[in-house]
Amino acid sequence: MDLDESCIVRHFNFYSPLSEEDKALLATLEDSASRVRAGTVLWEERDEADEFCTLKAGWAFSYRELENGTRQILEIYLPGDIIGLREFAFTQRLAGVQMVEDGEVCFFPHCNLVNIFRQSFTLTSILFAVASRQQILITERLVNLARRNARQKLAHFLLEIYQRLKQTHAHGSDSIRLPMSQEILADLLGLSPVHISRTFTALSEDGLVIRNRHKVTLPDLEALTQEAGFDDRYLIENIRPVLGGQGA
Amino acid sequence: MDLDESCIVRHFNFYSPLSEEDKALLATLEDSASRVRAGTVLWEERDEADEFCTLKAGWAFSYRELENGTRQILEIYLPGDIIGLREFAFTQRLAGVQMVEDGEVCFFPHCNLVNIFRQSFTLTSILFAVASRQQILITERLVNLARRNARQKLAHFLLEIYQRLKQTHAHGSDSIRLPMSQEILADLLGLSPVHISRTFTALSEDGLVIRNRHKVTLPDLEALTQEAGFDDRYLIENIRPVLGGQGA
DNA sequence: CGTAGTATTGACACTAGTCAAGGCGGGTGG
DNA sequence: CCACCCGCCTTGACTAGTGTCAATACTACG
Repeated sequence: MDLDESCIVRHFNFYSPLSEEDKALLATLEDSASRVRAGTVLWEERDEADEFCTLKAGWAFSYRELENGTRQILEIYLPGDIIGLREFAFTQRLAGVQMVEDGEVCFFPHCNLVNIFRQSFTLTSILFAVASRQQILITERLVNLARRNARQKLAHFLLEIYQRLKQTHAHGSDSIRLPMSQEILADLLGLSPVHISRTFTALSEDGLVIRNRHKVTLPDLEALTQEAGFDDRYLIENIRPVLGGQGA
Repeated sequence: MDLDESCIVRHFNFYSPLSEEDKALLATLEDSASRVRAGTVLWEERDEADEFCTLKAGWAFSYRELENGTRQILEIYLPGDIIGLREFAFTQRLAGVQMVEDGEVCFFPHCNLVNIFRQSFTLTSILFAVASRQQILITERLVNLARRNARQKLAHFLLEIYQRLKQTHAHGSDSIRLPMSQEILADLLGLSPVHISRTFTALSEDGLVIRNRHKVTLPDLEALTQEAGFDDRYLIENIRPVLGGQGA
């Protein structure tokens, strides 16, 4: 396997340079990829939590279902992300996970990760950073949900995805592929699908986004950033160097 | 120092039984307590993040300030909580922290915690659990903010605090002391102070809460839980036994 | 070419926000 | 002990943003 081709290696490498051994260790997590179709539920709330999973291709999301029949989407996972860290210390799933589109995932048992982290302090500290980052993403989403109006919420989300894609999947243009339905966006942003549609239209009319099927172009990043109150500090992280000291 | 008196020991003990050495190790974190007055800012966003702090007495909260002048409160900390875990892997504060009321805090440098965790696998795994739990609390708050109306938000929050206080500060009654102003509640729940007042009044009129200054009584937990869609599973955790195996 | 899912648009309702005035309570100083 | 003041809370009137429902249009896929 070409180690540099592994999504998770590329992702971890973004945090801190990896030795060849670390890369090899990490890559073992992506051994047995399996294809999954759009809409597949990887697991549901309350399932036993004894595995993690890396996302090799396709987008996914975690969600909570409420008594009142609504659904709140918590996180969007992009290729290279580790799914299931939320329950690192728990025995039960606290949220379900579903595929947005067709993709590829690699399941591996909880103990694999623990073993890897026993062998490499570098990887351990990166895991901490990755888990922290997920918490930061959630926090920012919370602020977004609580304090911004529909227009800002949508703009903010588009910028977040744009930035995240740029970091790990180098793309030069100002366009992104956005494979999610407006219903998913609504469940993510705490709005109704109808209002997502209206808001998208409004942003288009103001020349802030151009939509073409699942391709979205952001022709004026500056203005959109301004409008959304978007500050990418929470994505461009300031990672503390390896926790204690020595490497593997 | 009587180890069982330490807030943080009591708190950690809730997760998993601690050996005397572990207790002694932990208690060193609460060495140098200092008194702080209501409203004191422990740190602000963007400050350097090289310390943690345990809350020995009094309530505190973390917050983000937005460009539009509003403030979103992220978490409420109760005595025994560790503050600053959010930035475990970062060098910069991502949220400010302020005291709700007079209290006592113990600062200790980042490296202290790392040293402790080098010495005890048990404590390490509990730290993971504590950090996970904070993420779970945030997640539940996100759902609360995004998907519930004012009445449910307030009811849900009251039940959360009631449950958290019960777990670590054994109290039998159905009353809690709620030292926060309605303005703080508003910033936490994403509502205006005016609407908090109205909602409180409505809940009172329906016999679901009884207010008396800063004392709040929940006379019908059953009905309130129902109304709020509150499910305490996220607080009553299912902690995975020590991560890898051996103790210290 | 038909069908099912997805997106758009309009009319209307409702929750929560804003602004502004008034009340209550606790602390301070006389 | 009383008077005053300052925060904080309450209440009312009005407004704005978003939800809901329903009808219609579009797109992809078989």
